[in-house]
Amino acid sequence: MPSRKKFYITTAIAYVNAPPHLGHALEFIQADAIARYKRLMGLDTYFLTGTDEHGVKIVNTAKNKGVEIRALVDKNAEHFKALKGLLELSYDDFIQTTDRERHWPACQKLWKKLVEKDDIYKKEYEGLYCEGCETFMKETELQDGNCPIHKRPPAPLKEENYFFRLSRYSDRIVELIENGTLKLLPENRQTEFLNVAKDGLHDVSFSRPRDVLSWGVDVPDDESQVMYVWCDALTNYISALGYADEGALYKKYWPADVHVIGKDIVRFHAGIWIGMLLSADVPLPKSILIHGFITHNGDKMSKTLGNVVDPVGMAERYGPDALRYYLLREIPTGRDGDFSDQLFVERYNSDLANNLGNLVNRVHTLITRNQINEFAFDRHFELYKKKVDETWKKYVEDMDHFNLHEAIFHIWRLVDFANKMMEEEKPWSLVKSDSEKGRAVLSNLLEVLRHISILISPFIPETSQKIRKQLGLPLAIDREKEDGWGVMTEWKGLGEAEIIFPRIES
RNA sequence: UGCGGGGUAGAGCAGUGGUAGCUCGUCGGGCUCAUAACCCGGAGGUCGUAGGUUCAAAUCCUACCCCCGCAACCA
Repeated sequence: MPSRKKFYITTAIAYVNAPPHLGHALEFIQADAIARYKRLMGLDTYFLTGTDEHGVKIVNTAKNKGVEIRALVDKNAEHFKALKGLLELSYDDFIQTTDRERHWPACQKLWKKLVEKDDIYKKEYEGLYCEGCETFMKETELQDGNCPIHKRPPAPLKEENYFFRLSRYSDRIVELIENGTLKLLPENRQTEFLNVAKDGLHDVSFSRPRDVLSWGVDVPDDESQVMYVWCDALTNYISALGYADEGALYKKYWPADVHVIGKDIVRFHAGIWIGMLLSADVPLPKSILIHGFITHNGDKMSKTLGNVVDPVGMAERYGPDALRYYLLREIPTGRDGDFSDQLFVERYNSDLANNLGNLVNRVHTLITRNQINEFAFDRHFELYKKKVDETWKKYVEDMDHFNLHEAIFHIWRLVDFANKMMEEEKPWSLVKSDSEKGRAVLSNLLEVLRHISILISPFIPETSQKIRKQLGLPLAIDREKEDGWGVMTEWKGLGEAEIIFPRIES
């Protein structure tokens, strides 16, 4: 038996200064759907997420709240860990940047590699520093001498920092993206990044003095400096795999097949991260999948407007799958999208309750009533099989291109088909006039539902399980065994009926 | 100025050369297995504007108009 092909997927690590918001949920859910799909297709899949727990902001928040930094970080990280259950995430590991066993040694090892390549140098930096932004600002960024975000004038500050010679790798990065070695998806994001990178990427500040940034990874061989975010946060993708001692996981899964990130951090990943890996002679990730931002009823979400959508509340109220379905179906992968309260209810009622939920229910009722307990699709199944095969074909094509919303669209055309066949064949009367044919029709519908339960499993896993339970199918999906028509020879009849998605009455 | 996205039925969107489609809403009909669900049909669009290429354009080319982003509470 040849070893299975591997697939390593990551999300960006979340900054624990604030609770999870809908954007996090979108990223986690998209990455999760891809991970589940790859597992379904038989790939040896590893899915990583985690939290970014260092930085001045965290120190300040802890100070303001009068709590220990450690306690604040742990508490906030718990909010993110809780999403695993709330959103049915299937990640294999959760890395925290304050992890001194796994993470710190990896960062320090990588740092030393960059030093060996003479890509780290010390430079005195003088500039205008905005405390709110925790960064130096260019004069051109200022509005009337003020920071445009914090509406305060930045203060002149002189600092000695280490810098990473990213400029040295600028051309290589452009070349690798242009020749397809590293893919940025969707393509328009790649064009956008290349436009910036072709002007040349600049060296980046890689450390801060310890008295400014105390809460972070120690710079090797210099107690006065602490790593700035880049060599700390980005390194999580390899530190979690055990880059420090290049252990089994690292050897098996690196390089990543896809980093799932938001459009705001493309430059850091396609630029800084790739530059670091090139410098350290570490293999490069194969692709970066970039999602957009979500508005709420057409407006930018903001705390001041008070219109932020709380993914935790949504998931608690409607279950993980209602939220997962909306985000995956309604927001095209790789693009911006809107969370509309009205559309959420519409999608839920129409797609989940009426089309899918009700279909399961009506098939279940008819099969129960007619006491069918073995498959009987010996006749009249070609039409059903053809539709299922067509759906799989389009599904695989869309999924392989990360067009998750399109794949879902095609599953629902199969759901429509089943509802239509039900109407055309009228099994409820057929069982009386031609019992054998009636049974065959119901068996075929059951078989379509079996396929649907597999097709939806990456997107709405809980629903997939509920349907399989009701249909009396094994809960674990063995795709090799279930790939095909009429293969469930051991089927012994239905499970108990259940309304999967009760309608939301407004 | 620049970069990117977008302008298609009342709303939200698919659709990159070959009879304009989906979801919701709406109107009419059917069915009665089902979660007032499901199925069929109708109404509703000169596909932002103006030119051009082509036997054929929402789709390719040119010009123009309008809307939204451009780094955020950092997805």
